[in-house]
Amino acid sequence: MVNMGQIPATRRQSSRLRAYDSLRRKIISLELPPGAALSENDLAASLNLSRTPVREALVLLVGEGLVQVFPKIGSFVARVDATRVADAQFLREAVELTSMKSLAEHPALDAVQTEALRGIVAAQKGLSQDEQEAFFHLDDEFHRGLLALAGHGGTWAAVAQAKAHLDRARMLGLRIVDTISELAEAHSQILEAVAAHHFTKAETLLRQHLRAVFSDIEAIRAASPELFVTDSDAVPVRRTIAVWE
Amino acid sequence: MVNMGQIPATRRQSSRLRAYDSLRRKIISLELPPGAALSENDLAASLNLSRTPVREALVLLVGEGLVQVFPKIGSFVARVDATRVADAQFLREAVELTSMKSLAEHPALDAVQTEALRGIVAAQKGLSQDEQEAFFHLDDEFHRGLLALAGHGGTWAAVAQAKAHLDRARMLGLRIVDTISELAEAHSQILEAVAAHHFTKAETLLRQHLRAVFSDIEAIRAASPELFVTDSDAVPVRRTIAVWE
DNA sequence: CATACAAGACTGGTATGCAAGTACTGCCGG
DNA sequence: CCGGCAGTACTTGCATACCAGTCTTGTATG
Repeated sequence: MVNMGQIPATRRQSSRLRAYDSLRRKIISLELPPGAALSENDLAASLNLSRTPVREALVLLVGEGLVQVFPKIGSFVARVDATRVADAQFLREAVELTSMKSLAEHPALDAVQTEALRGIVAAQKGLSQDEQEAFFHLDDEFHRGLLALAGHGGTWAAVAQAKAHLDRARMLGLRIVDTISELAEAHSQILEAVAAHHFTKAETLLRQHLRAVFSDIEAIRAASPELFVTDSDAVPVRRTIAVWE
Repeated sequence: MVNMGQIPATRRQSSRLRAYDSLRRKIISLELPPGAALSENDLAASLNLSRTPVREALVLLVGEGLVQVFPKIGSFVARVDATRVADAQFLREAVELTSMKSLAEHPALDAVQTEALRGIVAAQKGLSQDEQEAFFHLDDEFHRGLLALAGHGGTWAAVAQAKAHLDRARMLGLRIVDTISELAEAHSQILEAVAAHHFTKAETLLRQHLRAVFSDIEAIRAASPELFVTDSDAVPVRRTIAVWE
């Protein structure tokens, strides 16, 4: 396949990153559902790459628990593990709420960042119910921005990793239980509480917001327990066939 | 180099994991100091592997911020970044303290786990000051066990990642400021407070313990600011030569 | 017809080769 | 003696080839 030489390889982002981003997005959006087989060869072919960068992307995804690899058997999108989801919720809550607490102790709000957050909330309010992808993107931006406002933007990577598992669990519900407008309104209230230096109120609102998201997930699990596993990791999967072309 | 065929490759853990563990250990222990050049070829040769598994290990280490790769230039042990260290401290504190709080709400202590923690503390008390490596290993076990006791063992991976940066910063001081026996004693007190269901006290002690570790780091930074960077990542590094064989 | 077995089409793990780019080094000219 | 320039020895990124397993499937046999 020899480069199919176009753009100088240095300018465009690395193939590994392209593969990683592409795969991660598809996994979180459930475009690649839990249990789906991920053949390195097929992925490489569909991305017009060799196996090497695809493998490296898979290694990263294994690291964050979104993919499982069974040597000589296959690679699979990890099942949604209830334990992992709960741990993710715990971590996220701990970090985001503690960050909000710390804001109360050093209440020096950056005006630019605050205004940027207002912009994000405004954009969210303008979304319709079916623009889930855009909403989730802005949701990330909002929560990342909230951390950054408290000077803890560096923890976003860890939170984002947790959030990925939460989002994936939420997506299992055919439709998000909360409506987008409700979530945007919650964001708005949190932000305005922060801006008004009502940090205790903001913390309470943020806790409610995060818990509401989690209770969505628990509702989904109660309704469709078969979508979740609690042991995971011990059971490979028999690949199913079917699919015409 | 063709396998140099001995053990069936399936039985022993994957080469990638061996490379990852080896590298990570050497980086955290500063056996590979910040800024050290990591040639994929050299590493592969010294581990008796090909570049592939070494590369995959490096990709993982880049993911957790312990290694920086500059394409066509080289790979380097990441400098100790003060910002990242502070973020790591924040995350760790948030998770561990929140976990302790949650223990107070569901105070169902597992007797086996508690006893295991006692064993760890006892082992630590038996160490001499120069057995740092063993101490750090037991330290990991203790904090991981404390999380597990509260049912949040799954968050250990994230905490461990943060802890790696903290430990590396601490190691920069030629000698750990706190003595091992003091740290072991702190562990002991925390554990006994937990065992006695004095969770508020335990939380206070744990906070003091974690903060003490961090203030060690800040003392080191104050004494030797040149060991830290705050911007990082923009500056490649000129590799130095010298070294006979 | 059922079952056992063997061939083949997959899997991921590893080794290696090639391409593109950078940095050091030593020579050559002033 | 000093500066510039070319050569060379590195670097990582990616592609490819090979290996050792596993699972499927088709066939031959009882």
